[in-house]
Amino acid sequence: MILPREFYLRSVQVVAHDMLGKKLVHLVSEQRVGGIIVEAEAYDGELDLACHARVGKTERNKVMYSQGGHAYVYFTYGMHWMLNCVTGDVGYPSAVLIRAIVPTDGMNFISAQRPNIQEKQWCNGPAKLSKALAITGELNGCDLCNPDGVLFVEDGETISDDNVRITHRVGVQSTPEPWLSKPWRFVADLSRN
DNA sequence: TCTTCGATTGTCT
DNA sequence: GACAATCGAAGAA
Repeated sequence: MILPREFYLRSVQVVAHDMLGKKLVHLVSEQRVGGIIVEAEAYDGELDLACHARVGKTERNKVMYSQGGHAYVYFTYGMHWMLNCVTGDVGYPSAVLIRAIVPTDGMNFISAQRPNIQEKQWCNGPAKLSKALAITGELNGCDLCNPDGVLFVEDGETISDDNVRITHRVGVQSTPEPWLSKPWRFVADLSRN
């Protein structure tokens, strides 16, 4: 049920694409909280000028250099946590940014995390889903393949390619070409399944 | 509906 | 000292 290590030991673009339809789960006090992944972006190595690893290995991004299947959780804009899944082998910094999920488990918990907000807006952004699932820096570096872990990704439904939209990455303002236009963002349209 | 802007702090130069 | 893989409120139209 939990995705095996091999799933992550492939090129980051393939992993980002295949991540759609899978189920992200965070165990909070033994309660399952999570949902179906519907949007992901690939960040590929030190040459990718949109990737944190463009400046080489630092204290902040060192988890990206670990083996695929680990969680890279970082803090930005003074208030937001972002969840990534590290891909590839040890030493190659690449990761998939989880940008959106459709909540399926722990709806009560999620609604409590996102008070006064419409259900559709609960998890449709990288910082939003981290807030909704109570994902913070404490989870940075944890192993997503550990069956006894609290954060993991389970196999889910397969999304047909007809229902996958591929675009350039968003939120990376000042990234120069050709990196700005790389088609490394994958969005699933579940309504057409 | 669309656009602008403030929040708020860790990290890197 | 600048700025960030964002969000959501507020104001304009």
